[in-house]
Amino acid sequence: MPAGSHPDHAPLELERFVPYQLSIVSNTVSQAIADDYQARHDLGVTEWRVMAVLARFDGLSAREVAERTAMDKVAVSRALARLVAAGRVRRHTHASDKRRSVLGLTAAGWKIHDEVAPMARRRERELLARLAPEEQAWLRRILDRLMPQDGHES
Amino acid sequence: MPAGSHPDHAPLELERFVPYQLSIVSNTVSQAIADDYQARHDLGVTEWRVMAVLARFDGLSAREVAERTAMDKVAVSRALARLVAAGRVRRHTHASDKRRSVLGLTAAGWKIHDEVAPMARRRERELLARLAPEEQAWLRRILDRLMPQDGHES
DNA sequence: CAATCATGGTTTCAAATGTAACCATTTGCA
DNA sequence: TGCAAATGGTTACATTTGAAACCATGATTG
Repeated sequence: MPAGSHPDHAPLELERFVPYQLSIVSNTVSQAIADDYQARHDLGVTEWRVMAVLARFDGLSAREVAERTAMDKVAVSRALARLVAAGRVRRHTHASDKRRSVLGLTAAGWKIHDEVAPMARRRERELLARLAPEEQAWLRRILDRLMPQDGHES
Repeated sequence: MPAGSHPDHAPLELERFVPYQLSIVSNTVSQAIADDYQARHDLGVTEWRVMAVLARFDGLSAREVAERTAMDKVAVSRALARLVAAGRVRRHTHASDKRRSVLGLTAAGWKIHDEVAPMARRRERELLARLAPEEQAWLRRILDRLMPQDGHES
């Protein structure tokens, strides 16, 4: 009987357990990306996500940002507070619905975006470069299938 | 020019950005698993990871647990404090090195392990069931390659 | 065999995060 | 209309998490 084995209990082999592997890989790469801009621009992961989505969709409301980033209302609210305070996001009130905000990047916001986006892409390439081209294609396909179709909040 | 596009700025498409996809998928599945035991056993994700690794390797020290779970010292220390208090993990001091602890599951710990492990496996199967058999094989292979080989702490 | 350095582990304090309660506004509808 | 319910967003509080300082023990080296 091999050392450390418990035949009656069927213990989980963490390092081959897919959810665990996903968590490790995800955290490792996210951390690497965050390290690139965190210190340099005083920008948190949540803030960067908000900026990224505003770069693509100008004029969104906070709720719509939450949907597209898979973050919750509160997290978005906090990220926006910091971004607006830092002059990176402009926020004004919707003309015909005073509850909604209308959001967009400022010039300063775009400047940061245009520095961070290429770094993020480079990290993605580095990750994928560890795989054979065939594997890269499969990974993209698999992730597309595993992604929840719709970020519906309860 | 299509609405919301910014040709000069090459904004990131978050939902096709691999690190982002990994983060979403990982969080979704981890949360689903955690929901299974969190309420039922008052057990956090970090605590479960510690238990899982002690199930496989009896007699580890806290440091070794940290290595194998990819958690840091502090997180492990806290998880152990709760587990020991709950009578799920037994801890005594190493005979020839009074700094080290020698850890293992108690009978109560094994009981919980033997309930939780199958649930975790079932969730993993559910996740994989969303993929074609071919895709499942590729995913496993890809994750094996992307996993950091060694959890070396600085 | 002291002084220093390294190691295992815990504690402390600050920052991040989640949950629920909370305003203000808008919508639905009697 | 006018009142209840729903929606967008923020605030307040509790819990979690992380970083650095810390304590005890053990290893190293003059």
